Amino acid sequence: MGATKTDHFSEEQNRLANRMKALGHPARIAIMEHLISVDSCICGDIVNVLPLAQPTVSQHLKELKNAGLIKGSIEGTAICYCVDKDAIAELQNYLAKTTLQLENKEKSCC
Amino acid sequence: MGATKTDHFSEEQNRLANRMKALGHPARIAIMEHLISVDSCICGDIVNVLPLAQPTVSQHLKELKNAGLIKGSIEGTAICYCVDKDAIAELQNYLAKTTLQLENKEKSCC
DNA sequence: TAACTATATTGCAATATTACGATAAATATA
DNA sequence: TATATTTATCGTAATATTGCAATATAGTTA
Repeated sequence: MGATKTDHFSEEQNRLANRMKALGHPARIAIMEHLISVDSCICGDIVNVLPLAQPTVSQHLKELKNAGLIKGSIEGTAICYCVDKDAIAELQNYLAKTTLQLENKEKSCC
Repeated sequence: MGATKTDHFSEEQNRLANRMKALGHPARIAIMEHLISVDSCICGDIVNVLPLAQPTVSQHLKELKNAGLIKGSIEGTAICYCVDKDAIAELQNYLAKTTLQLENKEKSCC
């Protein structure tokens, strides 16, 4: 045991969970916020902004990339990272849909 | 090491990360979807709906509760669980804000 | 080419998560 | 009271995550 039972859930449920999980760490929230706050997406200062060692930051970036939340491309000596709008939009749409469903519910016992 | 460096991040970043993390598992996504799909929030059939053993489901429910995403109250012999609208709304607002910020960005190199 | 800069990978220790059987706790019903 | 029903907790094994030092890789510049 110990491994998530991925096969028992739908593809959408797994994709959503993966993206949520990627955002499920304060360092990765902070990375996203920094990438968004910088006007251009050319950034080589992510390490300096975070209270974590360079390998740790690199690992977090990798996870965000694997989850499809950010994209990266080589930009000379540095690497350019930026947020994938579509991925964020998908999450936002999902939650918006959920909020709507909750609004329409009549009974609520809690 | 192995423990998240919580103190180095803001309260909001930690709270958001906690909630995202709680949604970062397909079983918990499925639980939320089921709670929302049922009209009333009186439900004692969550275990039957999921492909997981009862203790596992109970544990997932506990995590959703700890993250503030669901509320539970005793309802006779069963327990009534339902989604906390405000918590979902907070996440949605955060992502909506993020999407807006991304829309307004001029430069985009990736 | 050599030194420098920026990012990635490896390897490892500490900790957290996932899953479930066994069992407990709490309430309802016969 | 005894039994059934529902949910929670305990204990434990398997696996994943977090963080960093050391090192590798790749591009740039002197």
